[in-house]
Amino acid sequence: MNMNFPDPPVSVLLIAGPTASGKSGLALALAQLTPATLINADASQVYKDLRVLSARPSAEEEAQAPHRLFGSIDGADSCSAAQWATQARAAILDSAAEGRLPILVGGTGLYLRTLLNGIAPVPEIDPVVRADVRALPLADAYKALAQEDAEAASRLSPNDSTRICRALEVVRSTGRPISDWHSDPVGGIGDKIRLHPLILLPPRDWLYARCDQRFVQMMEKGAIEEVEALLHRDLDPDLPVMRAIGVPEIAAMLSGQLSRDAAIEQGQRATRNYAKRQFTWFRNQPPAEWPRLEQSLDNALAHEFAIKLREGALT
RNA sequence: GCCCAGGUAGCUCAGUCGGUAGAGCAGCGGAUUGAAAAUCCGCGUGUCGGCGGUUCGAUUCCGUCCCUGGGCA
Repeated sequence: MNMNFPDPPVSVLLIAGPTASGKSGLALALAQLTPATLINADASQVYKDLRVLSARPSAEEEAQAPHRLFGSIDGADSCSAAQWATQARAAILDSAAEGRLPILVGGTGLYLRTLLNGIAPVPEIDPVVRADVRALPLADAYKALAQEDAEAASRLSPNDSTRICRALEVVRSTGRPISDWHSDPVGGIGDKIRLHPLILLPPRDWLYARCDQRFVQMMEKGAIEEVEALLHRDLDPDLPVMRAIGVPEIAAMLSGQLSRDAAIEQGQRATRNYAKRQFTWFRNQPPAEWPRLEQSLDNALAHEFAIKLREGALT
């Protein structure tokens, strides 16, 4: 998995932060100043089916600079942190080879961590094992995990369905407990590039107001049609696209279970809850020395910061 | 005007056979190693509508007033 990252290392810009914090506006402002490629680091924006609802850049915005990993995966498939990181490495190298500044922009902390620090080299899980594990009622899965990987079971909450299933499928599929795997992450490029990170942590009130406003705009600008089309595909409801914020809410509205107002209210709330979780991640997980911008980012400020970032990234 | 039913946490409500109260959601803090827009953990003092009365003690019982629904006129 060792792609050839050149020496001297290429500069990579990273703009991370919660949803609706103005990341892509800043990235686009920067792309006006210098040749750049925008590389998506947002889990839901990778799916083709959701443009409006995942707040992906519009076609006009995409025309302003090359975009990579936006809408590149079909909703019938599911992405993963490792898969995304592999594609992101390639996109960074491509961009650098073209003489463009790679700009990672997104809010999925796990994806970014995987790209920079690497991840445990767990092989593909046997699909049969995976299906079996996920079909188990949670309590049974937890009991099984206590049998097969006591260490993991004791570490996890009995309610933590995602991690219980993951731990169980890993022991069953590889014969090794997940904590063994976790001891040696591989594939990280953090030490092979010259990273210029910026974390956006705007005031909470400002961010929430933008989340609320944006969800209404999505409803008016095609999110409903988007979900309608998605529902026609009749996909597995557990797929990531089907669980993206707004999809369950709008689906419930379309089936008459929710009024439009209720769907908006619940969609807005889910967005705010998500933004808060991202806030917690980006406030605490990245290295302390990464700069954090704790201001609301209007257009003028975005331009100003684009200039600063350009200077920082090119020197 | 009369008759019901209500008025308890930001919201929706539960409860106290009289010893000053607790859930869900919201909000806040935290975690996060291959579906992460996922998943999980922690945080609950509020004139229990106002004023009187009974009582050692009232949010709880009684009276009265105010407010909100619904019904009758």
